[in-house]
Formats: sequence, structure tokens, C-alpha cells
Amino acid sequence: MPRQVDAAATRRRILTASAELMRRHGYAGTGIKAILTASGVPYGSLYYHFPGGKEEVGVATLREGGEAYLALVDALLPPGADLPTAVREAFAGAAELVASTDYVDACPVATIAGEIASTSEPMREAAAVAFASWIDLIEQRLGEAGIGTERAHEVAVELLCLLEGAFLLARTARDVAPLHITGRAAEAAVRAALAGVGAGATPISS
Amino acid sequence: MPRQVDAAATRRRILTASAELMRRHGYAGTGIKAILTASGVPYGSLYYHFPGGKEEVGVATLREGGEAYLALVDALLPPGADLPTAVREAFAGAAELVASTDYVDACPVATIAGEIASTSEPMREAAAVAFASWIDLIEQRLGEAGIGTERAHEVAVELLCLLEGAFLLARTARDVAPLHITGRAAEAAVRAALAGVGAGATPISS
DNA sequence: GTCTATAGAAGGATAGAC
DNA sequence: GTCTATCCTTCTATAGAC
Repeated sequence: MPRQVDAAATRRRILTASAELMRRHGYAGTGIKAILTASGVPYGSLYYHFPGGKEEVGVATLREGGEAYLALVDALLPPGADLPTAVREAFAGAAELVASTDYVDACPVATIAGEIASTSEPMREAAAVAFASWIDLIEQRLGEAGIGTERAHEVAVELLCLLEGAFLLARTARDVAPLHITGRAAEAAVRAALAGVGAGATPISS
Repeated sequence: MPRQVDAAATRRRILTASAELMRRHGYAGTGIKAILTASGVPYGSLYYHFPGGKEEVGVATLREGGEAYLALVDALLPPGADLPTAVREAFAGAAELVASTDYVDACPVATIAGEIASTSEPMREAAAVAFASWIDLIEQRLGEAGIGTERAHEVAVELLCLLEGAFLLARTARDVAPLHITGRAAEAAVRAALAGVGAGATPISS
């Protein structure tokens, strides 16, 4: 069935183009035609794969971005990693990425999410799922390091907020300084949480 | 000269409508016609006051939002305030605002900034100026509390990133929890910075 | 599954009367 | 300074051939 293979490839081409365009121009600023032109896919094919039209493309784009970044978090914070160091390096890597792409590539979800949070329920939910999945994974890694569940959740949220805020400031100012500053703050927050581990809770033994 | 008064009023009506619409639908998602309808201003008047068209309206909207929030920061963090408490209350107030407006009113700059950062230089610069003005003021207040200039700048950036990230997560998840979590983190960050004041630097005497 | 043509609405902007 | 009429482009979406 080469048809199915082509179909999957077409879908992927659409989503790749959509992600790239929406990251630069936002959701409302990205036209279906622009996605078609960039992906080399004709009009009819898009509506075959995404009968829900632009909004469905947006939802799928957010989902893909969410999964991609979840894999990235998993790679940057592997089980058993030295968390403060890993976190610092993650922020440093983010700074490199942003600068090397001339301040367009940052979070694949944030830009779209901020734009449609009060406009499209399906897209808002997809973005919320993506954020929650990242927080859950970070929280899990912090928990494995001995930090209590509730505290681990708070620190995970804090780290993501620092990163998203820094992404926004860095792109707006065209300056990676916010990512380095928040990187240090994130490292400190993780260290502080780890320092509280010995007092009462059971630390990891190895 | 009642003409001038009316002119200023017209300009204000346009910017008020623009801010409200762009906060909800983003920049690209807000049409000139929608601004006209919402403000009750006719087509020609808008292009008289903003010859640069939509982009000039966007720049002015960002500028106004920046000034409004600068005044808000000034009110929330008055000179001589107990900073950890003031910061915690600021985040709590932000949570109330966001929830009470059904998760549409948050930062008047962030949503637009993320959308146009890679698209419109004039608007990007206006957003950057707004962010920088807030950071400068926060930094000044931290400095007045005895925190060294460099450290004060870092903490100011950290606080703003926490707030912006939390705004995004809260609006996306329709849940104010991120604002409460980051509020505690922000308070802790300020306390930690203040704790380091006595060691070498001159603390405020009063 | 793929492609083209086109409908129908909405977009930004301008001209020119008042 | 204000207002209306209108131009032209762009947008999303659909119909129907292949």
C-alpha cells in the first residue's frame, strides 16, 4: 500500500510547514495557502487530511510540537541525571537554539497558545495538554531525585514558567541574556529543593 | 479648541478598542474593521490619527499597555515597601485579575509580543521597550532595598519571567495555580536576594 | 487520495466629499 | 478632523474532475 505511505508523508509535510510558519507568523498570521505553498501540497489534499480545516491543522501542530518537546525534555533530563547541572545546560541549549535561529525558534507551543487561548477551545486544550505533559515529566524526574510530589510539581511549574518567560523576553529583545539569567535561577531552585530532601523524606539510596 | 479634545478622545477610543481586541484575538486576528466597529470610529479617522495603518495602531497599543503596567508596578511596589510581601501580593492580584476576566486579561504586551517578535520590527521594539521599563523599575526598587545593581537586575528579570510564564500557563490551562506557585517562588527569590544584602554591601538604614 | 477552479467573506488601505 | 464609498488583495472553504 504505497498510498498510505504517501498519505502519511503528505500529512507530515503539512504539519512541518505549519509549525514553521506559525512559529514565525502566529496562527492567525499563517494562511492555509501559505502552508500549501511551503509544503508543496495542493488545496484538496489538506482538506482531505484535515477536514476540520485550519483549526484542525492548528490542533495537530500543537500536538506534534508538544510531543517533540516532551522527547526533548526526556533527553535533556534523563533518569539519574545531575538535575541542577542538567537544568542549567538545558537553558543554555535553549539560548543557543534561539540565537542560532535569529530569534524565531523557541517554544513550539507558547506563541500559538498565547494567541488562541481565548479564541479556540480545541487548540487551547491541545496546548494545555502539551504543557501538562512537560510538567509531569519534569515533576517525575524531580521526584526520582527524592523531592516530594507536591514540591516537585511546584518546582516543575516554576522551571517551565521561567523558561517560557525567558523565551518571550529573549525573542522580544533579541538578546539571550534572559535565558542565562533564568537558567541560573532555575538551577538554584532545583538545588534548593534538593537540599530540603534529607529532612524527613526518604532520599534515594544508591 | 474643542477639536483637539475630540481628536485626543478619538485616538483614545481607538487604542482602548485595539487593546481589548488584540488581547483576546491577537494582532493578526484583530481586523481594522473590528477596531472601527468596537470604537465607533469611522474608517477615515483611524487613518488620520494613524497614517501608518494597522502596524502603527499596534505600536501605540503596545506603548500604552507598557505605560499602564509601569504605573501598576509602581503602585504595587512603592518605595520602601516590604518587597517579599509586595511581590507575593502582586502575583495574587494577577491571579484574581486573570480569573475574574475569564482568563483573557493578563499581560497587555506579552500576547502581542510573542506573535509579532519575528514579523514587525517597530512592534517588536515597542514591546522590548515596555518590558525593559518594567525591569528597570523593579530593579530600582530592589536596589533601594540594598540589593546590588547586577543582582537586582537578575532578580527583576527572574520575577518578570516567572509572571509572564505563569500568565501563559494560567490562560492556557484556565487555572490560576501557576500564578500562585510562581508567586511563592518569586517571594522566595526576593527573600534570598535580600538575605545576601548584609554581607559586604551597605544595607538601607532607617 | 490528489488536484484545480472558484465561491463567498473578510482583510487593509485609499480617495475625496464634507 | 470626520465620514463614506470603494478598490484590490487575501483568506477559508467547497465542488467536482481525475
